Amino acid sequence: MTTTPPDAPADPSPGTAPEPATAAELADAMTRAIKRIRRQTSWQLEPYGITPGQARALRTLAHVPGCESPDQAMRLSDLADKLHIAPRSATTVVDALEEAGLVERRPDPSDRRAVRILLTEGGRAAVERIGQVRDEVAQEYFGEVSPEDEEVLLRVLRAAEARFLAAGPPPRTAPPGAAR
Amino acid sequence: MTTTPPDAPADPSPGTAPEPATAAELADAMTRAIKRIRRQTSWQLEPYGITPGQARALRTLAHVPGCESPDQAMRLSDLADKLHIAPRSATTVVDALEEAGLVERRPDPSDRRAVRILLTEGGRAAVERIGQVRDEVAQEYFGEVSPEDEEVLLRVLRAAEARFLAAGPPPRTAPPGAAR
DNA sequence: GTAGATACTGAGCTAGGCTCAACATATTTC
DNA sequence: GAAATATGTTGAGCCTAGCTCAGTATCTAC
Repeated sequence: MTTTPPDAPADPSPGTAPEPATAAELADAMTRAIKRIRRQTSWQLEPYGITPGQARALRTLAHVPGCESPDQAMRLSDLADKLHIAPRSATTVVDALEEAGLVERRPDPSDRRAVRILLTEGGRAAVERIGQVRDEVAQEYFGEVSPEDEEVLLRVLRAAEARFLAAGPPPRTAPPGAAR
Repeated sequence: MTTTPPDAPADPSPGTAPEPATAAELADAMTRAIKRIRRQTSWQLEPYGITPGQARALRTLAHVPGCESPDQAMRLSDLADKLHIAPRSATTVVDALEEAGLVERRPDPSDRRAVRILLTEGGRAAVERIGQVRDEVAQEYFGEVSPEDEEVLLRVLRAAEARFLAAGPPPRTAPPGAAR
């Protein structure tokens, strides 16, 4: 079933793109894979009381080198940026994490308006667990992939990512003639 | 960082996973890619008044061969299944689609409890647009990928998918000793 | 030292999920 | 064939994770 050539639905753009269907198929396949991995990860973390949103936030916080010092840890607004959510929404996420004892708010010593989000001991343990679960689940899903193939995948994804990032801010081009 | 082999406290699966980090990196990279593609697609479809949820539903409905005949089109509960949402939630989605004139509810001729969801003319056009946008966006993101690499990606993703599907219902294994 | 910018948060809203219960219709059982 | 049970859909009401807007405290620039 792996090699089934799906019925390509009437290529709409003859000369411009050589094989647009394939890219879309790729996106579809990845979407399904990621959806399953996420679902599974979420299940595995549920017993620990960690929601997907909290996991994202914790991972993001832990990504910063000095995430335990009030001088270098992320500010709330940095976290919001990284998570692509509004600062106000980050407040809520941090509220929950603080409630659960996974992070701690500390006033920024150099700017008393700002607040730094420090990982607590428990927070670090949670990040550890999250990492383990992610590894396990991803390993389970992609485990049979050969190292060579894995290398290709990573290379391609990184290249696409680099291209995307180099393209600057997302264009958000609305197609002409589209009425709401 | 992700590649750091953290002091895994009591690795539950000693010999099975040689390089778990790579699989997780793969999942991470795909997650980012998919997130960007989805965001972009969503922007492109916004001017048409098509929400991501509606796009998903329309694509799912269109996937069925007889999606325009009251005998073969999906039932509401089938749609809910495919979308992994509760039947009640599918009702709401279909309400919106019907409101927008993209689908039509028809009583199932062979079971008067059930309702079949038919694509209207406008619905088919919307599916067409969605497909185009998906193609464009995916093409834009993965456009520079060589055909050989693309082949590898698709092969690997399909293989993982087949393995996953063959594994039957998701295990949903809760780690032992975890209290909520 | 005053004017404007910036960092966070309270209040209140929305979208998209959910459950539970009600209702109409099918199906099975006696 | 009547009764009991199962199934498909929907109304009512809730929850979560986002949002905006406005308010307060602080910082920066002039």
